[in-house]
Amino acid sequence: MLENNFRNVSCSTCLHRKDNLLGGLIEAEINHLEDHKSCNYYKKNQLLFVDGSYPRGVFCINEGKVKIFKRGDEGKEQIIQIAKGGELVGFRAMFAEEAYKVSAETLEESNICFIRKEDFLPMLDTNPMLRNGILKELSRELTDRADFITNMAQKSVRQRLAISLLLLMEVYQDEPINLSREDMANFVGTATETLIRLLKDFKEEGLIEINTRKITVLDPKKMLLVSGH
Amino acid sequence: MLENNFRNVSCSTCLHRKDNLLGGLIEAEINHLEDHKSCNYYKKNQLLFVDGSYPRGVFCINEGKVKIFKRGDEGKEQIIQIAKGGELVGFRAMFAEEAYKVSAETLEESNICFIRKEDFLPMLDTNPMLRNGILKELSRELTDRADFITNMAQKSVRQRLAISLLLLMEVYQDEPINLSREDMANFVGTATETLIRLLKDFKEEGLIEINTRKITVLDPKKMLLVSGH
DNA sequence: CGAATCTTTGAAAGACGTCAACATTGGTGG
DNA sequence: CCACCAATGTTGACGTCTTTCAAAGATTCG
Repeated sequence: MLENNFRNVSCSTCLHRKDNLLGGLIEAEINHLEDHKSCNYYKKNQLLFVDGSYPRGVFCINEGKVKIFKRGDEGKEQIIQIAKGGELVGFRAMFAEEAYKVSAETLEESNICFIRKEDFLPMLDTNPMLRNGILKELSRELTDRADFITNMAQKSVRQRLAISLLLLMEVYQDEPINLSREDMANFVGTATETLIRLLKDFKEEGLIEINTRKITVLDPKKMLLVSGH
Repeated sequence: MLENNFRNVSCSTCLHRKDNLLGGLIEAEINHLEDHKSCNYYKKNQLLFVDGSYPRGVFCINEGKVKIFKRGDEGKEQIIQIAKGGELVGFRAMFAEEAYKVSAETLEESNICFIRKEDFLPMLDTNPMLRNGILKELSRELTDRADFITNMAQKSVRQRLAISLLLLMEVYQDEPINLSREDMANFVGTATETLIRLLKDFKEEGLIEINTRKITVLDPKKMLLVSGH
């Protein structure tokens, strides 16, 4: 159980840091972060921030998963992204200095650090590596979203589910995918019932294995074919 | 005819510059741009860049309109964005220092300046206002794309057409919207035939006026209702 | 163990895409 | 300047994918 494993993570020894935006910080900056960040335990389904509120800093996921979503006009969620350990969440609004335009909620119990913007933004002026990293990250997300739009517009639900499962495989790494049917439907962009029927098809076709809510992709190669990519 | 109006635009007197990313440049920077940029006339349907090629700089639209699109796996275009006079195009790939992930093509004859990356990127290090402007612009586009995704996932084609027409109204300002049916369909994310049928409906409902390929929104307020927003 | 939530299935209706034929338009060369 | 052709736009018919609503089955958690 994560709650028992909870600890105040150290930035200097954090393995994630090398791979993410904070990889280029110098020692003085890391020490400053270390002293000023906070580190919190979140239960499943806790909100990190909501659409319309103002950012006070950025969240750095140490362990756990977070969905980033937007509510459509009828209140239905569209999941834009699922972030895992090592990823920074909520930096867009902080850089733009405007309200969040999406919401973020934990999908499982998580340890998440928080860096106040007063401790983060000044580094932008002094650390060109950080600045470049941020530009690249924003760029990468723009690219992802252009693909997302194109898939939404041109692919069938069946194809989108295949694409989504392949993406979720990356997020869940070795573990089986563990999302509610509703969240998965809101990621694929379909009705829950349609999603369930298609999962059944995939199972019968030997593409996936289902254990209650846990899903394992058995044949990623065939899945790629199904996705039409 | 634009071809006759073609001129080598001056950065220092360019009216667009005040409103776009280049608004915060200092005089020395403007003069440097002025001396190093080039300015070109494009016919309708000319490519500025294509998916997969590497950026050498950034395009600054002086006059005209440009579609930014991506090809899906079956070769069908999805239009992600339509840029008008004043907007910079292609900067994402330049900042990220990677290949374009989308293509850009003129929708009408246009005058477009080109700034080589060697003349642009160094300013990032020296001009914090430019840097912030870029962060904000990337942020804005990320927000737009999250909305785009949500609309694609949750709205009917009829609603998406209404949304698209309202967006296109902004792009075309006072002039009537002037896009091929295919481009419009590729923006809305639907089949050309479906688009045509819905345009007919809108016309019969008094929402729009159609003159061959030119479309005028007659009742934006009612259009907003139709869009479901 | 039981209530609440989440998941699954069925049936019916509708939205949308595809195919094929036809009409209109705009640009080109004679 | 006109006639013609290729490209673009339009319409109809049809099938199917997807959603919606309703009800029954599982799971989970207190």
